Amino acid sequence: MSILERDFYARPTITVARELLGKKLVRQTGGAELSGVIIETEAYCGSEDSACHAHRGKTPRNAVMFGKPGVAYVYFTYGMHYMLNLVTEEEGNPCAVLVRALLPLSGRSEMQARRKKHGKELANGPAKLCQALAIDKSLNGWDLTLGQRLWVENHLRAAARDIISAPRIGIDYACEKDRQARWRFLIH
DNA sequence: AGCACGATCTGA
DNA sequence: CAGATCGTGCTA
Repeated sequence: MSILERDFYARPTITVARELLGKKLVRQTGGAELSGVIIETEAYCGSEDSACHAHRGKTPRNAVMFGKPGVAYVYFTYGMHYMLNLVTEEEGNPCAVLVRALLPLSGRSEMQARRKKHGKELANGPAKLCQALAIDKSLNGWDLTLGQRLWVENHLRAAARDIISAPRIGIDYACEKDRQARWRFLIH
């Protein structure tokens, strides 16, 4: 196994969002190791992107995005859900990749147990993914290069022809050009 | 201090 | 399609 280092994240957000497809996300908690292959991501590209939380400047919530790449940005929304993002680009450029879906590898039953509703799908959707992997605000700002609690490993590399791009989900408030940007990436 | 709304999910 | 459910940021 090889853990992704900071230089992997310190690159253009769209590149990182595409290359994260096929990588292995690992969560270590309470003795259990939960992991899965990343199969869906979205790029949020800094202050110029009206869909990005950092669009209106730095606030206590989004401060982590303005810091080092390779750090988790976890936030709470809809009064009940957590979202996992991985900070990208150089420090001070507030960009991140939202991790939207996983194909579970290890810890399937633990993930199932953590999900309040026991549907067949465990980690297809950013909120379900966080629920399955026990990701909450305590991981906001966590350094993914430490190889503890939460990290990403090399696994597979998705071929370009197997990647579908599409408009991002749930950003109706963004301006026309950013709503149309095909910055959601899925493995075919 | 008050308020509108959200990078969602579920079940009817 | 409405409801759950509350932190956040904007307005005043």
